[in-house]
Amino acid sequence: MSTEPSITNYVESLFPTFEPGLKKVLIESGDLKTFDAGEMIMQTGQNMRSTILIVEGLVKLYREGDDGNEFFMYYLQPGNACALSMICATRQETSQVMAKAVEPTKGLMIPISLMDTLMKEYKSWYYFVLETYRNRFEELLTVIDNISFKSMDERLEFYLAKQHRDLNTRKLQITHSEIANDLNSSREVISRLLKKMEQRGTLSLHRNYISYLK
Amino acid sequence: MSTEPSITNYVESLFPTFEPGLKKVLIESGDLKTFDAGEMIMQTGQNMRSTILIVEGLVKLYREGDDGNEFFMYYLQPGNACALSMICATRQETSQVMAKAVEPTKGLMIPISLMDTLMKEYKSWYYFVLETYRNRFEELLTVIDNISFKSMDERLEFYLAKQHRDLNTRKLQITHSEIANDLNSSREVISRLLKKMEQRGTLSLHRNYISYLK
DNA sequence: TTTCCAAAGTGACCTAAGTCACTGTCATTC
DNA sequence: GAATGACAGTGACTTAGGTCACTTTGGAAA
Repeated sequence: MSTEPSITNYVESLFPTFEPGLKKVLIESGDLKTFDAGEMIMQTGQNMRSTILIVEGLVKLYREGDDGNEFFMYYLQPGNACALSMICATRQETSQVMAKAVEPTKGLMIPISLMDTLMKEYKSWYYFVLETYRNRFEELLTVIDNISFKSMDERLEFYLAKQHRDLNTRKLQITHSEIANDLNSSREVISRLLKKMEQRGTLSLHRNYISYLK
Repeated sequence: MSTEPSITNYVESLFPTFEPGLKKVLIESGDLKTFDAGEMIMQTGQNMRSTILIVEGLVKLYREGDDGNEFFMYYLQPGNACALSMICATRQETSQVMAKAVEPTKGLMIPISLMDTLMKEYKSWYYFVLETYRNRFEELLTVIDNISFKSMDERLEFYLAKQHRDLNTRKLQITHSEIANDLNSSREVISRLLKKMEQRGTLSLHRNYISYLK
């Protein structure tokens, strides 16, 4: 087993554009926290006390409906920050979404008490924060476009393409009912649509995984 | 006709929590711009050169589908800033949404060149920006909740309640087809649902307006 | 090998909501 | 006052997609 990367390694490799002083502060004050696969990182109603920079693993952000439905929004990957944790932390508000580690994940926890100074002192931090917001905002806009303007089959195609892109693999290890959950649909519908896509040659279906061909 | 409020009036009354220095900068560097009812303030693909603080009127933000459908997101009112104009302006990116004045509207245009210094110098500005983001983010989350978890009649109720709340009147001057547009539905469906709501006593229907009773 | 269970396939059915094709009804202007 | 056009009401029909009630299948555990 190889040596664990240190906080310094993570900061240097994932946030190369940060000013040296900023990196130094993050390294000194950040706290590395580990999450198991399946562990909740943020829950509706929870009060955040730190901003999280993801340095390893994969985090799934989703909205939870009144009846417990999940609705997938986007993934966070190493190098990303949780926009919501930034807002909630800064404003001392509670979170409105759920964040779950889908793989073993490590996050660099930045205490909220630092936010003010970081924002003021380091231009690269302030740009990073704005960039984070912008990206997530646009991600949400895309989500809205999809659910309001597109039909299920289009949304499914988009979803699979996104999985392919985000997880960087053609072998999508996901069950039909997980997809149905993410899209807030039902398994049967997804199965039927997937079959059609298979007939069209977009993918091939297997037990427990889908080969995305397009 | 009464005297036009000056930029100073607007800033003092709408942004009382801003630091004196910040107010001064805004007053000196901000440019008051007038928009007619129906005029576009921001369009998909447009490159923003300023951030906008709304000081008078009402602005409707909506998403446009490929086929030209509109999908209502939220209103901006005096005292609000356009979160998107902030992001787009700062990052020199193009906007992804449409903003249209629904009433004669005035906006204080803040050149993007100021953003960096404002952010750095004035804590109240940086809080204001974050607050703006957070609010709009949550507004989008609510939109997502509605379209993904709710049926048309629930969405319609929510829409009317929001109109009532945002526009602060029980007399909603809006046609059925405008509502249909905003919700990306069709007039007939909205008419039918409205009729049901009338039967339930939630509202009463009239030509060109709806009395919201609840 | 058998057993067991999660994952997936499938037909029948239901329902919300979109579409079509009208009719009716105010309000303005000519 | 007739005509026009925007707004609204309504029935008939279509369709995507959700639901139900099964069956089938593959792989892991026993």
